[in-house]
Amino acid sequence: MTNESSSSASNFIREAIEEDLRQGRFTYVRTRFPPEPNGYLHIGHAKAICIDFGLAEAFGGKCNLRFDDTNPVKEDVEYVEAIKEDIHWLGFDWEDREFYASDYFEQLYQFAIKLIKKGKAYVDDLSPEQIREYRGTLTEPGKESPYRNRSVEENLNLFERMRAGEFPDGARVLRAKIDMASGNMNLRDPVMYRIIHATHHRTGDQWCIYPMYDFAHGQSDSIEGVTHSLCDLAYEDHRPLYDWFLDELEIFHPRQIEFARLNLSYTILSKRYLKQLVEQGYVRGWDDPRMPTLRGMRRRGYTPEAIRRFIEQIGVSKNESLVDISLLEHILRDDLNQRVPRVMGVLDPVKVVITNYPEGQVEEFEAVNNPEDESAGTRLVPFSKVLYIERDDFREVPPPKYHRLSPGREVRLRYGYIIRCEEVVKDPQTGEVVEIRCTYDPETRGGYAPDGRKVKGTIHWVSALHAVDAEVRLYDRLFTVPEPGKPEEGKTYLDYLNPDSLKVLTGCKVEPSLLNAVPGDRFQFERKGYFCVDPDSTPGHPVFNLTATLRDTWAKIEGELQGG
RNA sequence: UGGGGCGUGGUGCAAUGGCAGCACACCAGACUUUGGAUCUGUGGAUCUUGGUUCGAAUCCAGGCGCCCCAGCCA
Repeated sequence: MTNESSSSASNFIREAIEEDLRQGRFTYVRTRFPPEPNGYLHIGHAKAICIDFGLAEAFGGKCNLRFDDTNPVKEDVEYVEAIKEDIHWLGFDWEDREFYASDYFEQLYQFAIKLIKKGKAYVDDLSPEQIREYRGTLTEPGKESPYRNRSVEENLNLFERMRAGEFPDGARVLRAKIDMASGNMNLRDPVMYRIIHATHHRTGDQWCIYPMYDFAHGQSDSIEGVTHSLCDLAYEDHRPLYDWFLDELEIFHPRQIEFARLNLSYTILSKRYLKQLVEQGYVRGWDDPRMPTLRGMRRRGYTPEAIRRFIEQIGVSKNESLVDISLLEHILRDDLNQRVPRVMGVLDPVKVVITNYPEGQVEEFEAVNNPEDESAGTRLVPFSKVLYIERDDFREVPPPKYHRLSPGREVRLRYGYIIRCEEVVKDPQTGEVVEIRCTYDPETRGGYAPDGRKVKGTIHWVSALHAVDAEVRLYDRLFTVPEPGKPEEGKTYLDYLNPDSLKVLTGCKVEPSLLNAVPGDRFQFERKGYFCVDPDSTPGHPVFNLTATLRDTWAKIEGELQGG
């Protein structure tokens, strides 16, 4: 269960590729991941990336990175850099195959000329509103534009002048002449080129006409010799259009195969919504650890391996599904459990004084760094008379089945001694426990009871004298319902934001070995969860992000006790 | 009679005419110096109707349900 066979799971796309190779439709495999540089990558993109790169590799082929940058007003270099960084972090490499649809603008233009000359494309003067009206509806056919039958010469002339910048935005478009009565809306004379007087992040002011995605994507794949163009289900009914362009242009014909995109419970994976969360301040940025963006997950402490294993596990199909986020969390924990060092950190400290422990004495106990990995070795943890333990690890009135510290009861300090609670000091005003006074049994060094007595509870602790102060940011799911993207009548996804998705804890006490931790370092705080050092950390004052809690069986028991 | 796609436990994915299986979740137990991890076990599914067949989740026909498409976005 720990090490799944890597990327060998079969799926319908893999079978289709095998079939293509067997039949000689293609003699090699080339895929591509085609993001538009207008936003940050999220876990949904990770699925596409793993499929595109993974399948190419599985067949000894390559995967190109191609930016589909056909809309200058929405795109920016900032996004291309971020996208490249995130793909590399995930563990994939496109080597020298970094392409841009904008690299093909001149060729695309020539393709358009060819279609005009074939009488398969025309310049339309209709306004955007008119084009919409002429398009018809889902159940009624559209009608042909009065400009549809212009001569080839006139179309050529007009299109050249569009390129030359003679017309304002929106004045004219170039359209494919296909079928205004088609049941497939994409075939009702789709727009191929529009006029946009805007500076493109790569081509500058070289162009004022830009190809539509539909006129760029298929041909870009063709130019690159892409054999298998894998994409979202949404493009299923665009395929006949791409086929039409490729066939009319008589160029290399890739095979497009569509699969369902990822939906994750308690999560939103829409660029538009994610952007809104950032811009309206619902989260602290694109890399907020609560975000499903790759940068957010990275900052949260996710490993790229866990994300890739998750994508393998969920499989590939055409079913529109909602994957339970607990699967992601399970795989994350499984990965972290194997590789991350253990450490002790007290999130909500309360003071414990060992009354019979010598004043000023310090001992060091050997602690195992990772019980799952012997090679991780051990470390020394200092112990002294005054300690901090978790406030929740003490109950003045212990509930049933509670086997931690309470008056008159014993508990084991992990790697330390067995202690007994003798006295509780409370704040006279608030009644809050301010100090727990205990005695220790000197015979139990290391936590072993030589008399064989059973001590059920083992709790973590930090020596007050040696503790490092830390900030800990606790995260919970951003949304309170499984499908925030499908709000009930009259609500929006924002109505389901979890008000408790972030809790900032200050004054946390962590063991001194954590003083040298650097941003990105991951740890398991024993009995609490996995944490990752945040870039906001300053020397001597680390900040930790909760990556994932440990399974908490006690919380479940207690919840059931309270629930009746 | 617009076009396209999809229906398998609660969730996701398998089974490619031959005993419906795996993972997560759930529930119960064992073990435990992390109430972690690990181990064992229980329950639960083929949208529906009819047909073909010795045999159907799979093939055929009809029905039902859900999703996508009317940007000069991608």
